[in-house]
Amino acid sequence: MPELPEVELAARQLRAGLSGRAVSVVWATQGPPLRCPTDELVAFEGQSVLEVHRVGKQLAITFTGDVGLLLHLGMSGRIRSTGAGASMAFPLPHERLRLELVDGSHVSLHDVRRLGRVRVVRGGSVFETPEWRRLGQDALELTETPELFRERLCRDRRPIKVALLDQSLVAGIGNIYASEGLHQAGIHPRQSTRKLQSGALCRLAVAVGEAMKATLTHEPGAEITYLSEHPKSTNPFLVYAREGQPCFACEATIERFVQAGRSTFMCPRCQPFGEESTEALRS
DNA sequence: GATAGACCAAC
DNA sequence: GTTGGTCTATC
Ligand SMILES: [Zn+2]
Repeated sequence: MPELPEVELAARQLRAGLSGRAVSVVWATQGPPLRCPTDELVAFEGQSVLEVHRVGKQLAITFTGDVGLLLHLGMSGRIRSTGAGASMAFPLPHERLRLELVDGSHVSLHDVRRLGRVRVVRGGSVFETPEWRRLGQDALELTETPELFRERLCRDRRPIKVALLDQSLVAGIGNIYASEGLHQAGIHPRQSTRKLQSGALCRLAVAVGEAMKATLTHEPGAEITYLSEHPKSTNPFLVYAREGQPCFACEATIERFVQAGRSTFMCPRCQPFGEESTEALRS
């Protein structure tokens, strides 16, 4: 369930299902997404959940007893929370991790592709781990601090789409919101980041932040529905996965190409290469 | 910088 | 062949 909005919803699910409760047993499948021996999971038994944190797509849960859990959903992870008594078959399909609580309820991580990451942190804060320290500013803050974003990116030599996906610059932008944000800001994805004007970068910061917030406020359920599981193959995006279809703003045909191994979608008319987004001011 | 592949499973 | 993630190696 990558990208920030989905992970934020996952964080809320974790808080709702875990906050203040005591753990009885922790179960996990051997191997990915678990990145440590299953034995280490006993560290949580008898401990209570303190807080659930999120920066970008990275989740961290702190417990009493100075233990923590780092959680990354990868490409296909999702959180399921089940109340007491409602227990069914176990384990459910693709269930990889389950925290059983003393009140009889449980919270699970399901991860079909096993590209997620789960790791126990002992003898130190989850916030001191490389996974956490590596992350840049959370993308939800972009709307309030576009200047910080500009400051962070303006010397980057990579194409802007590639820089957007770098979690150490801004944490939380994934393949969809990179394309969506660039379209909203009218910037060509192959544009060199450092050649972009300040105004263009700030516009982009706001566009990405707004797009994510819109998804969070419009998403009715507790979970995001993926494109592949949309009822009538309805696509809520402006350019993402719309290759060959007309741009909503100008009718030009949406193009697709690959950057850094990922699909990029853009409108050739709304997002021209060069042009005003990189031109220096004339004196 | 830009690839290509690795990790994974499913459509 | 594709997929909303990330890491490594290599030109
Ligand atoms: Zn257009």
